[in-house]
Amino acid sequence: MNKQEGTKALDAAARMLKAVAHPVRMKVIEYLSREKRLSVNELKEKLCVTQSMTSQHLAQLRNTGILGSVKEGSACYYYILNKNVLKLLECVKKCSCNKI
Amino acid sequence: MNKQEGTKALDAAARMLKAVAHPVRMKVIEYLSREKRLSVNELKEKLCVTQSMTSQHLAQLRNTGILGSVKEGSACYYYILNKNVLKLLECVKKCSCNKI
DNA sequence: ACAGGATATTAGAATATGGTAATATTCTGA
DNA sequence: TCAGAATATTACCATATTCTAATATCCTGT
Repeated sequence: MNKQEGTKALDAAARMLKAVAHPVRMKVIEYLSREKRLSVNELKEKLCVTQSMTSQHLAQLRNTGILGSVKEGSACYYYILNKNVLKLLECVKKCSCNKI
Repeated sequence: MNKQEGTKALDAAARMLKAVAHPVRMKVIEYLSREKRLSVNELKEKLCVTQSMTSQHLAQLRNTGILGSVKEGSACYYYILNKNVLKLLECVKKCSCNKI
């Protein structure tokens, strides 16, 4: 009946799930799990989406703390910051393969 | 450069993540992980949301194959159909607590 | 300083999502 | 059969998301 506590943690978890819940962003995480770090251009090529889309999805993942980035000259390299997301991805794969 | 295959699986995974990625729906799953099965009314009370919202969120979870339901008299009981989602939830909790 | 590459940002359209309120359906007990 | 509980569905609004297209910014080599 009453407003419950623990809402903060739940919201944070939901936000993280939402950030990951997109095919392109999932691909990004997959690529970065294999290659340590990749530039926007490299990712754009692998993902087959526009530069703008690539940049926007990457920004989203960075804003949630999932990815980090370093500039090196004119390029910007992204890498996985929150390693926990890898466990999550593994888990989702298992989950979505059987039964769903 | 070229359109890649394996898109189906990715999309399915993303759809599942999206279905889970909502505080109310996450709560539903949590409650159902503890209580085996609950009616819409029972869930509505625990969730502190309207009957309509409860029903709609439950429908979403059922449509993705995450929940199942049985009618018993005038009540409708929901339960977890795809047990894998529990692993997912556990994983998210861990992930979202540290660092994000 | 300037052209061009790499990235980011912005505006705007199309669609999806989350929510409320009202209504429909289905079942049960009197 | 009728009232009322339990659930589902619908219409509708507000906001969020995804994407495209255009533009801005920043860096490098000449």
